Amino acid sequence: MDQPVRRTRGVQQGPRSAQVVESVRAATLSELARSGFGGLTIDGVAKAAGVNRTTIYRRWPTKAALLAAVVEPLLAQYDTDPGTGSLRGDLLALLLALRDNAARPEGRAMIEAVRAGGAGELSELMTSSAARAIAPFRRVLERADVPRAPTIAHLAFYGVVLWDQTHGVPATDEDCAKLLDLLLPH
Amino acid sequence: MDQPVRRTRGVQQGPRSAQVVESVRAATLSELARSGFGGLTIDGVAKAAGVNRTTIYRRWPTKAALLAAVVEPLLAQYDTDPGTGSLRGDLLALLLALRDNAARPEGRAMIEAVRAGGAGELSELMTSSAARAIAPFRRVLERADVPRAPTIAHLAFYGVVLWDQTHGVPATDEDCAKLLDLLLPH
Amino acid sequence: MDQPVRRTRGVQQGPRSAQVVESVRAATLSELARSGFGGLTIDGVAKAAGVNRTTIYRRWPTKAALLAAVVEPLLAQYDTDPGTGSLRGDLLALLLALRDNAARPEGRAMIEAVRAGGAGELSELMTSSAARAIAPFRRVLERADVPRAPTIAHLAFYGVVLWDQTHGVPATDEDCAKLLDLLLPH
Amino acid sequence: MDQPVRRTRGVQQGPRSAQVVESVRAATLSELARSGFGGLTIDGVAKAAGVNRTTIYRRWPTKAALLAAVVEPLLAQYDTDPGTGSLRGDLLALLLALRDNAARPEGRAMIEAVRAGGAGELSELMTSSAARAIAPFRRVLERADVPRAPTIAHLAFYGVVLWDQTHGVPATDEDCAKLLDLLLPH
DNA sequence: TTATAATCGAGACGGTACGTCACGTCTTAGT
DNA sequence: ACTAAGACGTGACGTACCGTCTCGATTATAA
Repeated sequence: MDQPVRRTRGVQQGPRSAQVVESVRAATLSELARSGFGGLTIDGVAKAAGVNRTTIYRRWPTKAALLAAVVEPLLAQYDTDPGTGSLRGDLLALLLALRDNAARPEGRAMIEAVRAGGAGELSELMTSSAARAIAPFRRVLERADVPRAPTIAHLAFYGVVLWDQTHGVPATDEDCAKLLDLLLPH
Repeated sequence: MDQPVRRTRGVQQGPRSAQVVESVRAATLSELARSGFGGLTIDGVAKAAGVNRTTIYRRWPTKAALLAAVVEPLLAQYDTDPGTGSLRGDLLALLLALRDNAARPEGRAMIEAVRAGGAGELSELMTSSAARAIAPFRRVLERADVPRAPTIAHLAFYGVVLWDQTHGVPATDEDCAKLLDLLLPH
Repeated sequence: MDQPVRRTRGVQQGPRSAQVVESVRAATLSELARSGFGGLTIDGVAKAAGVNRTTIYRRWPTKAALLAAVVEPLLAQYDTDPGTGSLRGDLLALLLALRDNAARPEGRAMIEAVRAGGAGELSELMTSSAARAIAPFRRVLERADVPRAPTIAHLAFYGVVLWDQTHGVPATDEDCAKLLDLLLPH
Repeated sequence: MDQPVRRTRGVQQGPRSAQVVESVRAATLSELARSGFGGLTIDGVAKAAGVNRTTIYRRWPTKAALLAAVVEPLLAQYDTDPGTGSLRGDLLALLLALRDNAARPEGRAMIEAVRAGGAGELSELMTSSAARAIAPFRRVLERADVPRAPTIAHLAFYGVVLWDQTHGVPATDEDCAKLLDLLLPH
């Protein structure tokens, strides 16, 4: 059970390598869109990227690593707060961004993959990703001294992310607004 | 191109069959507990149940069917409302039951599978299961004419089910109570 | 280093299985003829046999096992003595049979494979095979009370088997006769 | 467009290169001892030599070349005859030298490879090596006008080299002497 | 002494084969 | 006749080496 290590250490910068990395990224996205995380195969990504299978294993030893690489840009969005000036404005902006990301293929894959691999490597990625996406909610709420900030953040996050699990369609802007009304103290 | 016919139509009812069914059920549960839904293999269940693999395929043609069979008792709980007399009491009872079920192996498997199987045959099972578990919340809320009942039910359900995704530990009784406070209008 | 076990226990006798076994045997032979033991790949045999790779692994877990299966008929020849009536006649018959077998693809493969895999699984097969092929020489010699029977058998065996390693062509009947003259006391 | 003048002509002789060559030679030997020719990998040699894999490929384009380089000193021994004065003395000296060399790792590797590489590039090396080692036997025998010299040389060579294939242990001095008795006319 | 050539380490890549696992179907055997 | 045990085709897995290539960075060598 030794954790998988990165195989490549000093990443090359040459145009060739960069090109390989980029095409794998793109191929992963399109494969995710086609078949979801469950149906994601290294074989498929390799073929779609026009790259050898072993090349993928060299850089991303696990499917989780591949997903992480592809999802990173999404998560990076949550590292800065919206800064609209108002509490409600910030939260709404976060909710809408979350909803949009959840609709993109890599976002769907993340949601799908939450603990898909049992207790495995996926779960760490999922836990940390969710935490990272919930964090700005918490920060914004706590800055405004709202009580029960963590719980509200938790509810808001999963409420929007899983909205269409229950409703069949993604949340509209108005749904998000109403959700906020429900959660914020009045 | 006649579609392949099932070889066995009417399932046998004898004591031997019942015994097989039961041991497969038990084995499935224990396998789920060991490795989660992702790690569930027919081979493994068959071995654990002391039954041939083909036997399982005969009765449960897909993994989804196996999971459904095992999870049915849990879901059946949600078909009747608690009936404590008060709205808050009913909701709390539902939350606590939900939390407890989510902690059992088959419950964990369901949660895991809610998103894991996104694409395949699982999704129907998952959608209907979630709906079935959310339903009593909605019924109780609507009976009390609470506005935004569907949204509240949705938030409460996923808020409790995924509680330990965020917090690392299952919700305590008090957590559930506070969650209700947050969601119910005041 | 646990030794590879046979994967299939109760061998099936049905026409299908028999057919598979036979086509793999034939394919192995033809592959050996084409590329020798060094160039023998399971992939190749499978393809040539029109059989799946895993099927081969199921019955013959190692290349050595595959070779053994294919070479068995050859070795079986050596289990009975020629019985020509005279010592020299018996030995000559053995030498000629040996020479002929060494020229067949599976025979060549054996010779080539002598310890090809280093200390591995091959060496056991080779050792036991050589012993089996040398045995009749020894038996015949010892029955005639020829001194140094084991050494003579050893020299005769490798002398013929490796004849064309040195001479570029297989031994002629006359070469074999002269070889006997050399080795038998006079 | 005056073409640039070459400042250097041939292979570099500096201490660094010599050091690389030597450590690769040593590493090859120890790898051969560890895993035999079949288990010899360029990766392994490179690692053991503390040298980059590409460096090896630069100097020894094939495994055969590597083996040839390592085995050359052994073969060089056979280029001069023992010169003990007597036929029997010479032959015995050759046999003993052969037996000793066959016990050394590079010798074992050769023996192993004599047949392992049947098809490929190895075969040329092997054929010529065997010829080179048999040659002195032939020379000595022919100088003494022994009839059937080539056949005797052939038998003596493989008889000793493969002695422990049959007997499990290398030939003793006495075994070698008796082998000579058998082969020389009396 | 200095430019040029030769060599080297490092990292990556496409490729072939490996041996394994689980799947779901189909054959064969036993009662 | 029915069911279990067994075999099979299939697809993916992750690994190991192979031989090649492109980069700098060093080391030798000849002018």
